[in-house]
Amino acid sequence: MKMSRRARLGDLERAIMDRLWAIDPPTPEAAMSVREIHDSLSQERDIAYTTVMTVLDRLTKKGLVTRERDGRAWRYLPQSTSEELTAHLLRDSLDHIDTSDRRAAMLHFLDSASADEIDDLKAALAELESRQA
Amino acid sequence: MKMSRRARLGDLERAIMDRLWAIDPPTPEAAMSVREIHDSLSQERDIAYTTVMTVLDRLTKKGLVTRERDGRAWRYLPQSTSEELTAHLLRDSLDHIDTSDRRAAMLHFLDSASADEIDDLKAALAELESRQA
DNA sequence: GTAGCGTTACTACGTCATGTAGTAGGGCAG
DNA sequence: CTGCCCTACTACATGACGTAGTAACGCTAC
Repeated sequence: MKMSRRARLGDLERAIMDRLWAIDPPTPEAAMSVREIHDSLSQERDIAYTTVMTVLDRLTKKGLVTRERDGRAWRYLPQSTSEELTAHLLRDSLDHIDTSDRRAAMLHFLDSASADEIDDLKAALAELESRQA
Repeated sequence: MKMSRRARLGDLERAIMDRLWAIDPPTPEAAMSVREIHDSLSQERDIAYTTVMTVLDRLTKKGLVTRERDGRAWRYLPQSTSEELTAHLLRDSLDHIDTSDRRAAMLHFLDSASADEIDDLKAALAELESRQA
């Protein structure tokens, strides 16, 4: 089952992924149980344990998280990094535009980008080139 | 009514926007009627006239198209360009990542980008800078 | 003037994604 | 053996989107 085309996340899904992405380092031993994730979310909002379970189940089916048994319980880890998902979203955003308009789209995007974002982009481009050299 | 945060489009919505974006130049005189859009879509797929109307109505409410009366009928024009929408999608994609991870995300994205895309990006960056100089 | 035809306005229904959560049942600790 | 914890399954609400029917109204051609 490969990563679905639609990697868009709802708010709760994202909140849960944020907990998983915060695991550092993301080794199997550090995988989080539903309870841990629920406890973490509970500090900020009122949410049922089973709701967290359901969403984690859906995230698993979408291929965004992996899980392993730990006794009766499951322990969850993110399947990919936050950066990879963002990269995917960027990719998807470009999938529908005509190549002839792509440059104009990028220029529009850059117009709306912050100086920091542009710096990051330049740095990433530079790194890409240095690796290819 | 400002542009909604979620500018994501469904397949039919996109097909209709494609018709409108194809209007060149997009002057009020060139605005398309529902019938014209329906005729165009009908060449490729079986679709009811009222379906096209409904979707155009929704696109109007979303602020993605504008319309003006022409007798009893409405004539539609895109509110913004395809490039602007794409730029918006790119923008949204970056809205949820930590700034500390943004550069890594961009690098991932560039890894998956085609040479053409990277060229367009560099060109856009160069243009941005030349304008600021 | 009247019968169509074209056009809109309104309503409606199916599906899918997502948020939300209850209940049943099984296994483990005490 | 009894309660607690965890899962599996089911369920329902909402919103977005695809899809389209029906009512109603005005213009046009006879």
